[in-house]
Amino acid sequence: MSRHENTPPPGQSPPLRSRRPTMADVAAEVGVSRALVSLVFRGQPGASPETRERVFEAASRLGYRPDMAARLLARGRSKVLGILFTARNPYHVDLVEAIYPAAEELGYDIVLSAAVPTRDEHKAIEALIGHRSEALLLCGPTIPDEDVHDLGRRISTVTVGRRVAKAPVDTVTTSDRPGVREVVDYLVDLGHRHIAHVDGGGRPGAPERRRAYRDAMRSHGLGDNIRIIRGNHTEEAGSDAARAMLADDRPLPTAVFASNDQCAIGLLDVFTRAGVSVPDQISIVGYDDSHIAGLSHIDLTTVRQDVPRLAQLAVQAADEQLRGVREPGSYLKLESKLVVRGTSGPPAAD
Amino acid sequence: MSRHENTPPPGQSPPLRSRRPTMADVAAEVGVSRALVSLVFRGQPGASPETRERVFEAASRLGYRPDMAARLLARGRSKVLGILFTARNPYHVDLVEAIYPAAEELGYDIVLSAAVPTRDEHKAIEALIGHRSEALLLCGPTIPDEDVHDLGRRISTVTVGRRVAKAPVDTVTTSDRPGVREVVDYLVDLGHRHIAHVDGGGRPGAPERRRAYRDAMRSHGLGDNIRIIRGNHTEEAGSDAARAMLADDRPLPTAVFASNDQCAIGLLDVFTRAGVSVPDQISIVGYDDSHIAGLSHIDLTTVRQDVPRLAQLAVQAADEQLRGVREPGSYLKLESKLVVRGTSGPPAAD
DNA sequence: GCGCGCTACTAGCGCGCGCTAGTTAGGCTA
DNA sequence: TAGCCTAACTAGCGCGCGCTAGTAGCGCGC
Repeated sequence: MSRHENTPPPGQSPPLRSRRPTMADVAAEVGVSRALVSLVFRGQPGASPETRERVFEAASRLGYRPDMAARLLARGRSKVLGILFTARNPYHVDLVEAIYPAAEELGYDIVLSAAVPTRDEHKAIEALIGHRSEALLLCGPTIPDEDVHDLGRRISTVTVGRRVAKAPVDTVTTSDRPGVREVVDYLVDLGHRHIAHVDGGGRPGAPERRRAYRDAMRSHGLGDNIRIIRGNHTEEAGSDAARAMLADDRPLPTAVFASNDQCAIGLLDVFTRAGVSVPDQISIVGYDDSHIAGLSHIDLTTVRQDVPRLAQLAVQAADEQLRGVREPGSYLKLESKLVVRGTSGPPAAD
Repeated sequence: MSRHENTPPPGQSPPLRSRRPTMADVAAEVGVSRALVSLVFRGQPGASPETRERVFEAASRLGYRPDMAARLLARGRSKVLGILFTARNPYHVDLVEAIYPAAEELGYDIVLSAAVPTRDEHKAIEALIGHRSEALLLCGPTIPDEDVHDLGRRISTVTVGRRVAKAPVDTVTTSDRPGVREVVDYLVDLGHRHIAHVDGGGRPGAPERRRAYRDAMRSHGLGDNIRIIRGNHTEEAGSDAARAMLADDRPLPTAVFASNDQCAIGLLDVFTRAGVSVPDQISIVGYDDSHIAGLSHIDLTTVRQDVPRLAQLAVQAADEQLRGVREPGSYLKLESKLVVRGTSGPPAAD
């Protein structure tokens, strides 16, 4: 009983910003050992139902919360997944939203780290590792291939939407080829023959989409109409590309396929302002179906990736690496689906 | 020297996914005590320049990273700020981007926790506390007033954009009254007399903006034209409001002021689709100037909040609470600025 | 009487680090 | 030579928890 001395008086409300209560405080309050409180909070067998009840009651009375830092330190497996994402990228945000429930299902905790203009991906990744992440989930990382390689050697890693050949990391992504193929088929079916592509430079997924575009055009016998404008996965890149096309001597294409939604929105804007009506004079198709594309004022025809499934597979891959059931290096591709909205239609009759 | 035994051989590259190296490993590698390595990594005086050099060299050779969990546990102050934000809200994302550099400046580390559909704010907040956050920064929290109250009693808390009277928390926000006043003045100057407001229900800032709208209208002698449509801070709410106005017997207002940007975008969409041209037949003004408003295809006239400054003040307020220089309860309001873009103009002459 | 198994609990080490209170070596003064 | 000071370093406790190896108590059968 003597160790009751240093606990706060059993007042009604949790003490005001006092020292954070610990397991020992709860144990003393109930009159049991700390180990038993630990059992109760971990849901392990070995405590009687009445004791469990009393422990929970005392804990909530004292305002006790398990301390993650101590917990992570003490337990062998931290069961923490570190997520790297780009705050500005709405598609990444969608992914983060989907990763939470997927991780919870497998018993993982999540630590987020945002890459922002003042804080590059390297820094964000270091922070994740510092927080004891057991595995990293990288949403469309843009660090060089060799860095992904090194990272995979150091820690279990899963990349989403970015494939690095032979790196010891798992990859889940949406299969670009069929998605792009579907876009081109759809546009050709509508009657388009002059379909340009604004690519994403070296961004994750961009080279694959560029190649797929080329091949799809050729397979329709439109190899001579292939037109690729160098771009990026940003709105600015889309605007720039649109301006370049307007300034070009050649006639405008009747359709433009952008490497992602943000780029497509840039295109959309400049064309609309220049009096080129979408989709009457030019059709625009994006890629990702980020929630921004669905905004009805934008209403972009785009390629949907199955984000919840991507998230689930990514978490699962991380879990498999951690459990050691296989070597890293798996490469999962999901099917995508064309979502036709308002920015595409048949070409103007001329 | 005998403790060299259990360290990995001094190979060239960091060992492959081996046990995470600790300070003890680095110390053994260099041949000094662990305490000295600790000094070096904390940048404290007490180590010779040559030793520092050797420590850093050995650390990078072994691939050592300080372990945040252990560090947080051991040091008195964790120096961690927990940030709650809503992933879907572009304005929150802007805030998060700005908080990183502000926190770094004052030596704080950041832990993010996103509220998403499957994970409400309470859960997200518990996670932050569990991760040893010393203080919480809540971006536009929507939990009930009394919960904010209780939270403030338990832990240093700063709310951004949400004021809870008499709660023991600091608040930084943008002064709604002058911003709204500026909007109404601007629209009245353009010649508008029928200016409606789609409010944000009980969302952070919404009641203030609603009141300010009423007052501004009255002060222009337009009290009889006050028209408030119940809304929310979502696109759907904006769409719904627009549809309601179109279905209404009364004539359309010539201008609508929405409680935030997302809501404004919903309005924009439905009106445009219904053939009501913006801004020729109806002007639309938003609030926040989130990066989405600046997307040139949307090009929304809106009220800009000084996000970097808000972030800086929020971090500063948290720091002051933690240092105990004053009691919590401060209320800082920043000036806002009307940003005129393409969705507003003079009313149609009739 | 004894051993057995079972439930409900406890003692105490260790996770990786911060930090206080030291100790040691070397240079300086008197 | 003794005495003192400082720079450079070390020993070791404690942060809050997980977890292994226990122990105490009890009912049971032989």
